[in-house]
Order: sequence, then C-alpha cells, then structure tokens
Amino acid sequence: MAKVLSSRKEDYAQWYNDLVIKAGLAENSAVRGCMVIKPYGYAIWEKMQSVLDRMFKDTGHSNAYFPLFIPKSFLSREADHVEGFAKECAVVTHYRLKNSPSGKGIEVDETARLEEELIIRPTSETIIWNTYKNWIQSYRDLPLLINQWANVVRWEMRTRLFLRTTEFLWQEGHTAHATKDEAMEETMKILDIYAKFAKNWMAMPVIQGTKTENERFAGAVETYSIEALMQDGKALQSGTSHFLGQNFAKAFDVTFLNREGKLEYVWATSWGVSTRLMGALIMAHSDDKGLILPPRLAPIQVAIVPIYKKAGELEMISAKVEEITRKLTANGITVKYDDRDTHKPGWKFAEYELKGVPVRLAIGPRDLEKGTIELARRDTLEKNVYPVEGIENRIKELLDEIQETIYRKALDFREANTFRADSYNEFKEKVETKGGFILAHWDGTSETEQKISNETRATIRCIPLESEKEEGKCMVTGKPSSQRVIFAKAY
RNA sequence: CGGGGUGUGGCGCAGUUGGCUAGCGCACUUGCAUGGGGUGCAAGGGGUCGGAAGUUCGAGUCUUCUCACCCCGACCA
Repeated sequence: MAKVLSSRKEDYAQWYNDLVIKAGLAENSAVRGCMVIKPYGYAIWEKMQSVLDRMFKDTGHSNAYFPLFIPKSFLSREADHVEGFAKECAVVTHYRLKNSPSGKGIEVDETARLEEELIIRPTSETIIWNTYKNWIQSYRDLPLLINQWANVVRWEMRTRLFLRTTEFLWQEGHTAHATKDEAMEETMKILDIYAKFAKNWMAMPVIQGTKTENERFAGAVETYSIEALMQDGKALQSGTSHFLGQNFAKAFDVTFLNREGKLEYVWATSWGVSTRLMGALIMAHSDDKGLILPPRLAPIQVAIVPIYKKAGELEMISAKVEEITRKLTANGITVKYDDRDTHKPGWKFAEYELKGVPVRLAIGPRDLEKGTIELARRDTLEKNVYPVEGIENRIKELLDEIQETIYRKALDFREANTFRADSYNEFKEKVETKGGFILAHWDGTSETEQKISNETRATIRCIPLESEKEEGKCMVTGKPSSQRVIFAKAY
C-alpha cells in the first residue's frame, strides 16, 4: 500500500498535518494563517454545530448575531480584557480603495480614513454588553440567554490547521443574570454540556476544572475548561466557560431594577467552543491509516463498495445495494454507495480508511451467490462476512459499539498517561520522558506556576473539579496544598 | 520579532558543483486490458523555473535586491 501519511511515531505534527490535508478536511489558504475548511471537514463541523445548537436551545438559549466589527473604544472599556487581546487584534482603518496613480493595481485611499478604527472581533463581549445595556432594565428582562455562531480573528504568530488559525469559527454564549448564584450555575451548566458533548458525541474523555489566574480568560472572574489529552501526550483545551462576575456590567454600565426597586449590576457568563474541536477529534482517535471518526459525528457512517468485473454484475450488485441502503437509511444511518468505475476497490478501501468512515461494506458476485456481505470496521480494522439478511441491525449495533470502543480506548490512553509526581525532580522527569497529565501539589501562586512553566514548559491545565482533596506540599516551595492540580504540556 | 529552510507543470521533487534542446514520480486526458486491499500497458496535454535588476554570446543555474510560504522559539482557544 502506498504510504500517504507520516506515522505518529515518526513525526506527530507532520502526521496531523498530512491527515488534515489528505483526508480532505482543510487546507492552507492564500491568506497567511487562515484555512479553507473543505466540504468533508465542514460536514463534521456542521454535525457538531447542530448537536451543540440543540443542547443550547434545550437549555433555554436563543441564537442572535452581532457585528464583526467592534469600535476600538469598546475594547478598552474593561481593563483586563483589553490587556488580554490588544496584542492580537486586526484593525480596520480605511473604507475605500482607489486606482494607483501609476495605473497598475489599487491602493488604500488615504483620504478615506475612519474616524474611529474598527477592530475585527477577537470575541464579542464588548459589543454585546454595549447592546445588552439597552435590552436590560428590570429583573423581568433576566436571565438573558444568547448564543451566536460566528467567526472571530486573533492575530496569532504561529498557526496550525484547526488547532490555531488566525480566523476561526466558534459559538460564543453571552448570558446576563440577576444573581451571582444564577450566573455561576449557568457557567457550570454549560461546562457540563461541553463535557457531555465531548464524551457522548466526540467519544473524547475530558477533565473539567478551574483555570489558574495565569490561564484565565481576560476579564473573567473565573474560567472553567474541559481538557483533553491527545495521543502525543499533550493537552488540548477544548472548551471554556467563564463566570464574568459584574466586570462587563460595570464596564458597560448594565444595570437592572430588582424586585425591591433597587438598581444592581447584572451578573454575566460567556462560553465557547471552536473549530479547534476538529483538531481534538482528529488527534483523539486517528491512527497511521487515517482518521477514525466517532459514528455519531461521521458525515458518512457506512460506505459500500461494489466489486465486479462486468457491467452486468454491477447492475445486480447495485440492485442489492439499493435494497440494503434503503434499510440502513430507514434506521437513520448515513450511507454512501461508491459505484465509481474510476477507482478500484482497493483504492476505495484505503480512501474510506483515510477518511475515517466507521463501517465499510464490500459486496461482489461471490456474496450475491451466497447472500452475504463483507463488513469492515474502521476502529479495529476487523473484517467479517455476514448474511445480508438483517445486516442493518448488525450495523446499527456496531455503530454504537464503535462509538463506545473508541471512547474506551481514548479513556484507557488517558489513564495510562496520567501520572502523579511528589517531588519537583520526579515531576521534571515525568514531563520530560512521559508527557501526559501529571498530578502534583502546587502552592496556588502565579509565581510558582510561572517558574514551573519556564523550567519545564508544562503548565497547569486546570484544577480538577472532581478529585479527592488531599493534603500535601507544593513540590516546588513546600507550602501547603489541599489538592493536586493537573499539569501538562499543552497545545 | 529572533533562528533555520524552501520557492521549477495541479501536487511532490531532481537539475545549481560543471552555463547552451527543462526532466522525473504522482495526478490529469484517451484507448485496451484489469477489478475481493492504493491496477497494468500504450499514447497524449500541461511549466517564460516566485518577482525585479544585473553579469554574459548565452542564466533554472552566477551577483544584488525583493516577495512569499514552511519549520523551530516568545504569544495564544
């Protein structure tokens, strides 16, 4: 078989890149740092979107859309926020082009300078809170539960397809509440939705936790995240949910009259997941032959390849396939029958493996005779021959089984790559030789975290929500600590 | 912004040491065979060698300038 991908062992980063491109998910564009998401990749994103969108709506949220442009002055209203984003903003300064005096090409018309520059949103808190000010007068207007699906731009120095691109797609939820408790409850509710989505749909186990001050969203009081472990032992932050306190309410003067007739600032949250989830999905499960997609997010769940010599055979096979397809479709399964005559079966097998299609069926003259069909599953690469009769039931079960199996595999991997370290030396050694999640005691200070990060390049991914309290001493300073936190090298 | 690298048909590359008809693999087109794991044979189409200036009888190749992209670091979801 022709080798299409680098192997994970050889060069993990190259393997990832090859995979994204060869599987037809995305490619680099003419614009530096910006990608083109290709139809197959976008189909997966659309599936993610539709599931998440349903989950948001089921919990009372509505979609809306706010502008791409943000007046420069808005961004500076919340001090931490501007501090956090200032270094990576694209700025619109002019609104007109003109023909070059030389006659060749066009240039910016310097006379068309904007009075106030516009920032291309790196996130929408500011424009949204500026708007909410007008929407919220009374406790009766609360809670306000809004989500938007949008693109944002963060001028990153180094980009990688899906994992970090200059422009990316995401959803950002922005909610306003009458009380602190309610806002906190919302923050946690969304974190839970993200974790459930990762687990049940992406088949990716995640750890929920609190971010340290260093890693907190600029402008948030508290940031929570879901953290996943990739196959190379690096962590990937896959979603964040922020409790914003009253920071933005104060910055944008968003107040409401409570039941007692007293004016109060509202309490806020914001939360998001992005096309980075695509990167997580790819790296969580795939192997050296290509993608492995969880059935619940696969654009094609079953590919059917006919094997034939003469046109007459193809006709008979196609008739049988049509029958099978009808049954599968009736069971809610997405099927692609690949009867292209331009590629041989072997080529198609490799292609569907590269694209991560969970189940592949092959049917030829021998099968027609015997009333059988060959079934191959992508996750284990097992091939077996089954009677055609009732194959839809087998496949239906199998898709659930694959979903479960790859989740299990990812979870086993994470467990096998989660370590405890009780001294700084042991910690350094683990970071160096093993990677993965490392649980260790930390004194809670930014200084210590910074020192560890500088010396080992591992950072605190989160302070896990669900973990037993354990008295201990910070591995660096020896100061008391009440629980282990999760360290890892991260994307 | 620092360090390294690369620009030659759609993609991946050779050719630069040694200056003179621009080549290979994949992909593409056509035909025949083939078809149960990336088919074989044959015949075709496609490139002013990233750009500009220079040296020269002659430049993909030498000189200078320039542009773009990729990789590694600092920043980040």
